[in-house]
Amino acid sequence: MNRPSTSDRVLPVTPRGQKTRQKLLRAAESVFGEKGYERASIADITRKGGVALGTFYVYFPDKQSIFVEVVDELGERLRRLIAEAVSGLKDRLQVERTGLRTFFEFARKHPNLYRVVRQAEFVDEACYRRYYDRFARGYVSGLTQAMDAGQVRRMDPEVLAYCLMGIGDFLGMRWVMWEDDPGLERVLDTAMALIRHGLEPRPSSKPGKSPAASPKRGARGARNALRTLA
Amino acid sequence: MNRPSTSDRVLPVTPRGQKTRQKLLRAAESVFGEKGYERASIADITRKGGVALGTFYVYFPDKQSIFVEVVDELGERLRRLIAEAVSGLKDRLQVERTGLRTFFEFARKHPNLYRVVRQAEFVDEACYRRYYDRFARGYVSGLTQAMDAGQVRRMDPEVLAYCLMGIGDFLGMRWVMWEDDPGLERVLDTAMALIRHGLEPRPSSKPGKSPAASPKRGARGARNALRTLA
Amino acid sequence: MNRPSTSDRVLPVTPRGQKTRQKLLRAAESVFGEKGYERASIADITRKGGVALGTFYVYFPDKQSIFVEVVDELGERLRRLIAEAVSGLKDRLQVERTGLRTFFEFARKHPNLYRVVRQAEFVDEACYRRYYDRFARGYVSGLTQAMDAGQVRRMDPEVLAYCLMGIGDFLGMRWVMWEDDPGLERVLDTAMALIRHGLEPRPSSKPGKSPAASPKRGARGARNALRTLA
Amino acid sequence: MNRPSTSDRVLPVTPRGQKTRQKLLRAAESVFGEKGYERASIADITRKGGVALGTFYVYFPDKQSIFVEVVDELGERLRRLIAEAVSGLKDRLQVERTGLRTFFEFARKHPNLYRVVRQAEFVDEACYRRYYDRFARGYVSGLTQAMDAGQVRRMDPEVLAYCLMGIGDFLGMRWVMWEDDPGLERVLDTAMALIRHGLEPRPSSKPGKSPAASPKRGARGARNALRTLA
DNA sequence: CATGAATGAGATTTCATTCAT
DNA sequence: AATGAATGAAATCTCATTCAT
Repeated sequence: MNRPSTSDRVLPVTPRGQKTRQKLLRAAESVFGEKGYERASIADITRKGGVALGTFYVYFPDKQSIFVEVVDELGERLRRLIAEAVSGLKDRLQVERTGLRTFFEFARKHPNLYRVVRQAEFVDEACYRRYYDRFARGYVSGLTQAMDAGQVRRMDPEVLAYCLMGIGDFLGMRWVMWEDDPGLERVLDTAMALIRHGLEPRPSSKPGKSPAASPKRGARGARNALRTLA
Repeated sequence: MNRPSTSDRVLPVTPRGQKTRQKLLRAAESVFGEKGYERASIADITRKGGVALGTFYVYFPDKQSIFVEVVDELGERLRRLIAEAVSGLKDRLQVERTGLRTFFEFARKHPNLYRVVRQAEFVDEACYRRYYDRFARGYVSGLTQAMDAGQVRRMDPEVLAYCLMGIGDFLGMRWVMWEDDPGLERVLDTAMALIRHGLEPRPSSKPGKSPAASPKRGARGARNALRTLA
Repeated sequence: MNRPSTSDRVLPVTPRGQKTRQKLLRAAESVFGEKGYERASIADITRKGGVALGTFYVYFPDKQSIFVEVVDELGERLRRLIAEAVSGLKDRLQVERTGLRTFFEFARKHPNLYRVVRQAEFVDEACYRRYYDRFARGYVSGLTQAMDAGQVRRMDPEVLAYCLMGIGDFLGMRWVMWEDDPGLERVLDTAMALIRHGLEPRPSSKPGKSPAASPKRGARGARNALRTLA
Repeated sequence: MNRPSTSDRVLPVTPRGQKTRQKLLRAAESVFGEKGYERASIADITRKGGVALGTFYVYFPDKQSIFVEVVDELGERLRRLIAEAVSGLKDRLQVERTGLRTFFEFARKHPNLYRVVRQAEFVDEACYRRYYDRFARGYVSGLTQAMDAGQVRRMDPEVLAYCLMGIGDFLGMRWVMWEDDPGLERVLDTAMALIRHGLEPRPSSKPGKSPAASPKRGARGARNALRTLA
């Protein structure tokens, strides 16, 4: 049932056919986002793409295939974008904040991102998992490094990754789709307030390298109690 | 496109009919969860419900209506369940942990919860918003109270609510649907480690640039309670 | 791929639905015969049957199913008709002649018989085989009895059955479909001249009783030569 | 709907093009045989032929044309093959046996023969009739000569030809396609036993009721020859 | 209330054929 | 001559909904 994702496929380089193929992918992304997978018809896609109905089947074997390709592609673009945006950053909190911001901005530019990806669950579960798995994989490895570097408190990195992804996902959804925009940076501030303290290696104390940390406050005993109990 | 939600509608009270109505709602929940809204047919629902096809239209005007009702009902049940579970709890961290646990358990018992709700976006957007809005509303008011009580650091409560909902949502999704179960309490431990420090009223230190970061208020007693219990 | 044939299925006795079902079967028989399986559309069938397009799918899961049912039914009717026609006859030659005549008359009344059955090969091979197998089975057992009774010379009864079926088939095809009709009885005369001598228990002369031909006659050398050469 | 058959058309003589043309004809024969006319696509044919889709239309105006050509060609090859095989034979029974054997062997080598020809009925009826007419024409003239020579009893030669063709057709179908092969010569033995006595000039005996039965003509010598040789 | 036969609009998919290169 | 991208007509099949009983 699964098809190889876009990234696993060798793309032909003929610019000729690719133009139409790209037109269809763009059209599909938009139509799937607007109407949802099931309500989107092939005719909608070809109409929006400006080609004839039959042309669709020159490039894709069926509706599911183009959907999967759209999702895989969106995921890839988003991951690459975030990776580039955070590539030079040393501080994990900066990575988080920049990553969130990049994600939000991408989601705003591609208002269908959410709407498309969410549907994958019912169209091709493998594709759906792939989307989040790949995201999570990168997240986990980044967090693990940060933990090793003492920038982030030790916890199960996979669970943590899902927590942070969940924050980004829900916040993004709210910010992008529900239109009373409180301003990107203000949203980021609040989210980062939560994340910063949640992640800081020693909830209170020890500046070290960690820039966001240097808590320096007392209440050591209490903190230890917390550690023990929580 | 939107229809009034179930709660706004006058429900017939005949007990006889209610039995059939309930059968249909149960069947619909299950069928929608398994096949998705579009692929689920009225015939599937009536078959599973053990009634004749035509009977469906005695109780519901159309397919969308029953879907909306299912979603509204699920949301209501879940909210009530969580509300009851946390009702006696004074400590916000306990509320968070218990809420999460209740949610996870509900999601595991109703494996279709996610699958059904996620689709609402394309079936009836109002219903979809309603689901999260109501959830968020309760969350926001709880958090606000906790902030007022000095149990939680001051931040934009709505943004915070979405962050916490996102954590629950993603973690639940991962825990419920992706089957390598690391154990509920262990997952909760990690999540709570993040949340606890993220929420604790006396942020460790050093606001830096982040504007939303410096509550600086007292409420030590509350904090100590937090430390002790969470 | 194969479906159970009509004869193997329990037919509901509701006269209600059956009327429509029969209408569709009749229409299908005629349309398949006229246009061929592939060129016949469901719309053609329902139009001829006087029902709406969708009604087709209330009674048949797909096009192939109704085709198979038409073929099975035709075969059954034909076999029953021939069986009745020859059922009192003692003499095998009379059985052959009567069988042929019955077949020709049936084929003329159902001009689509040939055209429908021939296509079965490409639509559902099992159905195709079934058609001829069942026919052959009856033929073989009749011939074997006649051989036991000394009415027919001993030969491989199955091969013989196919020879005789072939005669009927081709002759019927020619007589029914290619329109220069030389008269049924005249055609039968010629066919029977071939068959009679081909079947008669003692190839040359002398009726007598001699059942399975215990060849007792002279000219052994010649016969042996025949056997060897022919 | 009918098109002129290949034999009536002027064939281009470019040797270059002929190679491609032949490739297409071979591919078409095989594809038509495997999938049937309607299910076989031009793309199937060109793929199997190893040429581009558009090339098809350089050599054939449409799908029907190549089909008709394939059928005509098959018929021609088969007729020529049989004609050659029986060309030296004087004895009609030997002709029959050899003809049958040649046909069976051809059918086995070209397993698509039957499948292709049978479809002609719905693709181009003229082509279908042509196939059998030409076959029958040769058969009739051969039988007439044999009757004139006293080798075969007098009967309506056309009806007789169809009887014999039917025997060959059905037996061939059974032998070629239904795989429990009893051995070619054994099948021929039985068929020839039927045919030999059916054809022998001096019908053995017993006029009885059958009207067409009493030729009573001489030609003893011939009969003896038959007996001896066949 | 309950039923289920009947409907027909609409969706996906196939493919013979054209045509610019 | 050869190519293959593009076309759009047509076919199969699904299913929400209606309605007479």
